[in-house]
Amino acid sequence: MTFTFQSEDLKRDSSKKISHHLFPLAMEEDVKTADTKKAHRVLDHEKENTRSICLLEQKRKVVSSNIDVPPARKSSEEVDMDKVTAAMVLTSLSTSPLVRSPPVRPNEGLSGSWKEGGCAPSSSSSSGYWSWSAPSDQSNPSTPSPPLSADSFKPFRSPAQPDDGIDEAEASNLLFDEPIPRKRKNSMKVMFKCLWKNCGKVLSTAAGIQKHIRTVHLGRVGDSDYSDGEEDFYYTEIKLNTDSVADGLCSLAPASPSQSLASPPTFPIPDSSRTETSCAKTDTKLMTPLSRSAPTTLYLVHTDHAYQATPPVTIPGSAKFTPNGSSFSISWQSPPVTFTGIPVSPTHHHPAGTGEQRQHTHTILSSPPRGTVSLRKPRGEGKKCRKVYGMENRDMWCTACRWKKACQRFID
DNA sequence: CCTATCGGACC
DNA sequence: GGTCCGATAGG
Repeated sequence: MTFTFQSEDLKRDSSKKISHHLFPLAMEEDVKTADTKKAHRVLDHEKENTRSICLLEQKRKVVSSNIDVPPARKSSEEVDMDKVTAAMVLTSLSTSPLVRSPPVRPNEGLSGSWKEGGCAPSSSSSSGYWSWSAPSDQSNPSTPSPPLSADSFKPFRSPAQPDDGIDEAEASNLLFDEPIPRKRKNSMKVMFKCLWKNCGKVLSTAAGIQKHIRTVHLGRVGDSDYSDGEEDFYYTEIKLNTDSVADGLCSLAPASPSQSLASPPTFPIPDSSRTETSCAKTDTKLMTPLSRSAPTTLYLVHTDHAYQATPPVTIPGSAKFTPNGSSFSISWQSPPVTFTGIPVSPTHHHPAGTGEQRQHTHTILSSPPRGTVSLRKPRGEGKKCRKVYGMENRDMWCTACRWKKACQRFID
């Protein structure tokens, strides 16, 4: 549910860019009242989670234009590794005093109104996510607090503690994929944290951490200088400035070549044990391309779009489309087989063969203008799926209605 | 190509 | 406030 909520925030903020200095708790209610259209969507999405997640992905792409979180990161091993490392980073950071009484900034609500996020990220009031970036402040004396436009664009979060691992990772991507490319300070301090179980050693140099892992964990005492790259697997970088954890997570995603991290020059190892395994997967998918293109002779109804793609109830003329027993009396004129509503190409009528001369036929009859005004067809006055079924039964709508197209079930 | 979504014009 | 065109994205 938080996803839905958040996606709505994303959408609304990106589109309208209104400054909200509201409490994060009150936001959901605010969304529902202020934006009724979106509120309907909220209701919809609350019914189906998967769609909301997909929608979230989409919204995120809209908002953040060019940062792509590569789906390649989702290989099975790496997901596990991400979880593990993220959890370790989290725990190690949480031991440090992160919510250490942040000063209540006077213009906290007003500061980030322009798409940068309403709440100041260093404030502890917002959510657990902000606490991730909080310890960077205390560890970096140079910039105690980001002065203005604390870049992370995520003004409101549900106050619930993030408890799901996958959701958390996803949300953190959401949180940070926008601000990451924006602010890069030079005064970052990169640390390297050992990810070995129960270790958590943090060193300041990559060589140091590698050596530590080699000697301590991998047990390579003799050739302590030789590195086959396996150590890389066991440590991560921690940026000790503003967005430490984001970088930590980012560095964990092995596909991303650590864009601006001051990556230590120790990674040219051709070790293929970790990242390349997922990428080098070549699935042999033998598919004949003639799957569905075979044009059989009889197409009954061929509208210019296939919006009527098998609704749950095909012809509702008399039958049972009342889910709850409430009686509707819709006026259904004709079965949709003939379908002459739209003045498109007249070739629908001829069942005769040789459809190849259609461009000869519809020279004049087809809808002309194309360059001028829209020339819509007269809108149907009858009840549409939306009215008949209502928003709550949206999955009973015809496909066209679901897609905001001309209704195919209750044609006028 | 197709399916699906959505902004926004139109009523 | 509903309908639905047109643009658009992803497969």
